[in-house]
Amino acid sequence: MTGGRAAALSIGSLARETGAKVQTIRYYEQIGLLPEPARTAGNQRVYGKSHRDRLAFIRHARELGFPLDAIRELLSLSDDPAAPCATADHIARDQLAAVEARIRRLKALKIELERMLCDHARTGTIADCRVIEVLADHSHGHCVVHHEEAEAGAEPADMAAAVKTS
Amino acid sequence: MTGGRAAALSIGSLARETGAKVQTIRYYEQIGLLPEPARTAGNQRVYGKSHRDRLAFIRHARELGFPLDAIRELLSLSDDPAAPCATADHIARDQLAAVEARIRRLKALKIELERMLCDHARTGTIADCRVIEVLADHSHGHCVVHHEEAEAGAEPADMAAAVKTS
DNA sequence: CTGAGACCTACAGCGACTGTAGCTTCAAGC
DNA sequence: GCTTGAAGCTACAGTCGCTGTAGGTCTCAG
Repeated sequence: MTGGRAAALSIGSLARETGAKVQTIRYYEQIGLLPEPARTAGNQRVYGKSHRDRLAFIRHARELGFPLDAIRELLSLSDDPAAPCATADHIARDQLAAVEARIRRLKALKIELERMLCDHARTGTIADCRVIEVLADHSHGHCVVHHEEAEAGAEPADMAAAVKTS
Repeated sequence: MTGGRAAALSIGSLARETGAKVQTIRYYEQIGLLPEPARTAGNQRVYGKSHRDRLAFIRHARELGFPLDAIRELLSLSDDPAAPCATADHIARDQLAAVEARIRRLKALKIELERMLCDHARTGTIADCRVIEVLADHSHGHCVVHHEEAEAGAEPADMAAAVKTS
């Protein structure tokens, strides 16, 4: 209804419409998340409205942090309108729990980092640098961080925070 | 002073003492983060106190979320006690900023997920499932998530939250 | 008809490990 | 001295979700 032209999209237009990259779309096709589209005589992909909807679903779920396996399951659920809703609910709840666990963990990290930096004289040398000192202290009885993670099975994926030090 | 025996550790004991896995230690050596240790006649690695301290430093920094490149730099700084402290300070501040950005982002995700789940009747079918509905709604003008991330250059690494749906 | 740009396949790389296969070495018990 | 099982060795593949590259093909405007 909204915007009525009969969609026949190249991969590039689909990318522009959904915000996904061209390679990402091909990747989703490769791993079976998007069905193989029709091709032109010259072997180029042609997408329709259903592809666009499905890709938009995937991208939205990715933005919410759902892993591709969970999205795969959500997609197969959404294809079956008579299925009970409990499974989708469960997946979303798991995702919420994972997000909450990660927030808890990152907050503990933040406190540690702040403590490390709080009373830090920026004019000193490494010899009395609190940052280095705290890190080198391998007794670290004060360390909040890695004690509370066992409970929830938090993954070390929390760590990959791209700090660039030009 | 604390615990006085002359440390000559196998890779396994070093792993036990630092909490790193054996493969991880070999990996750190491979990428040049740990120096190559001496070997026994039978080609097995023998570590000393300096290795243990360095590895403890690395593990502690990893627990705080520093990427290996930053740790590499912190290590080279800590080897030079006369160097100015400002660089280490800068690295730690960057890491803190990255952690804070990730917390902000995850909180936005949490709000979205909660909204998705809030008034959800668990007895329904997919046809009226709010989870699927929200995800499928690709107009999603209400979506807080991906608007505030451009500013801080937040990476999609935020996403990798291992939700297992047995 | 030509040239630029979009498209194609296939594969390598990221970060930080983790796991596997197929071997050798070591320490303890008999 | 011999056996046995754990621990060590190297080398490489796999994880997750893409992203980038090389080297070619197609399409469409001028």
